[in-house]
Amino acid sequence: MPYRKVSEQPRRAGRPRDAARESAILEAVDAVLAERGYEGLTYEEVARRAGASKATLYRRWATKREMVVAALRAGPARAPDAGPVDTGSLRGDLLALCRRLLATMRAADGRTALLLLQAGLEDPELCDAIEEAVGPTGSRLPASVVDAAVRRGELPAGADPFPFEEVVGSVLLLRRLNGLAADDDYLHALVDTVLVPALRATADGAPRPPAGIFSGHPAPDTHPREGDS
Amino acid sequence: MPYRKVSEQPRRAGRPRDAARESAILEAVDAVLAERGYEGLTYEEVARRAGASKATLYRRWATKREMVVAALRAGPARAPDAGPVDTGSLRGDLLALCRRLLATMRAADGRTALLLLQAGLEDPELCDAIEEAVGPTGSRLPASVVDAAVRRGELPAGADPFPFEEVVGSVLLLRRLNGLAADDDYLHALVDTVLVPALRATADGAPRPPAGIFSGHPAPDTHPREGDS
DNA sequence: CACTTTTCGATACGGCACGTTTCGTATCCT
DNA sequence: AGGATACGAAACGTGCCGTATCGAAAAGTG
Repeated sequence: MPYRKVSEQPRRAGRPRDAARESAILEAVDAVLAERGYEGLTYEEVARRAGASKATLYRRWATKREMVVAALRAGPARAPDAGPVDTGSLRGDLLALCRRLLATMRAADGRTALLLLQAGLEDPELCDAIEEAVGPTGSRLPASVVDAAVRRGELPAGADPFPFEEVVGSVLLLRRLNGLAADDDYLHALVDTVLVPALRATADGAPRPPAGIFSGHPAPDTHPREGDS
Repeated sequence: MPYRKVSEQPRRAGRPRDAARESAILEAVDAVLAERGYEGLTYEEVARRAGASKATLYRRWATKREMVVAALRAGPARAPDAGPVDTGSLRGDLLALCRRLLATMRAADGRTALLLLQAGLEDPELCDAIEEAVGPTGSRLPASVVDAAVRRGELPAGADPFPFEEVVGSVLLLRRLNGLAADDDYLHALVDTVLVPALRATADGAPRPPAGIFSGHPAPDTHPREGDS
């Protein structure tokens, strides 16, 4: 197989790969991904935009998936994943987390977020690769936030992050997918009328298995590959 | 344009359309839709399964969208939309509504629900057509349920259905899309730790504009059609 | 500096799947 | 009967895939 990872170091003689080509291609992948989606992405189109030859692409990545994963890994879609959140109030923290998640989705934008679903859904491997490449979806509720809220008396001890983790990612993603606005007013409503009351009530509920938006496929056979006949 | 709606009655001469062909085709559309999704649906494949000629399809529907909409309209995907819900408790009502919504998604199954997003997202017209064809998404919280709960003292007067309408549809749909289970345990957790507490807290929050999952595109230009260059 | 190795863009090929149209035949209405 | 329409089969063009080949360029190697 003529495809070698770029990072391999055996230092063969000959003309080295052009890093500029590589990044140009990956940028093109992001662009095409954004407007055509995963299914609609073709080697042909990527090569066209990058001003590169298809051979150059195939020399690097044997499959579309590899190429896309590489682009996601290198692309601007990385989660900001800034430091811990502590605004002094639970409301503030939750708002900040929501905003951060929105920013992540926006960064992974051009509907890359959509791609996550559209493609990952059909292709568990790609799904995992995406999650690994793009980082955690950011829909987790950090323990530090819960702890701080408990310390302040805003939450009962043993509060369960389930409502946050389960709701926020889904709602914001779906909202984004449908082109519905998720402005500050909306976030406030979500935090005040859903998240905070729900979190307050979780002390007695049994803890739920948290589930990422993209990870955690429990039913491996839920993802059919090819049809019957 | 040689395409005429089947229902037109002007009684033209010539061989009439074969209703059996029609339903066979629409069934095939449903099937293909279920396993290949909207993007993956082709005239070719539908014709193959229906044992029909592609010309026969084209004679009826000029575009894929028309065909799909026809299939949805005729298909078994209609929402059950049973009568009003009244189980005697708010919890019970909410659970019942969730189950009903799940049933709708399952009825429109084979990931037809997915199709709703995957395609509707890119195509507002299709989106509207779907919503019109398949009926309301069922993620509304009937006023009767709220009223009953208020009467029982389970909710404060003026409770806002926002948490339910905004959360349930998104969460269940996304869960379904990702192949994550939404069993009864899960629904109980959702109802008890999210919905009920959130609904209880909505008396003072300003009412939010309700938004269906599929309808209500506020930004018409959020839906790009063709590329640039 | 010559020589080798590898990359690069361009281009071409066979193959396949699809969309769309054409054609001969079958079927039904008037 | 005659005209009009529906039907299935097949043809045509297009776009993409995956691969291969070419000449030129760019680096290391002796």
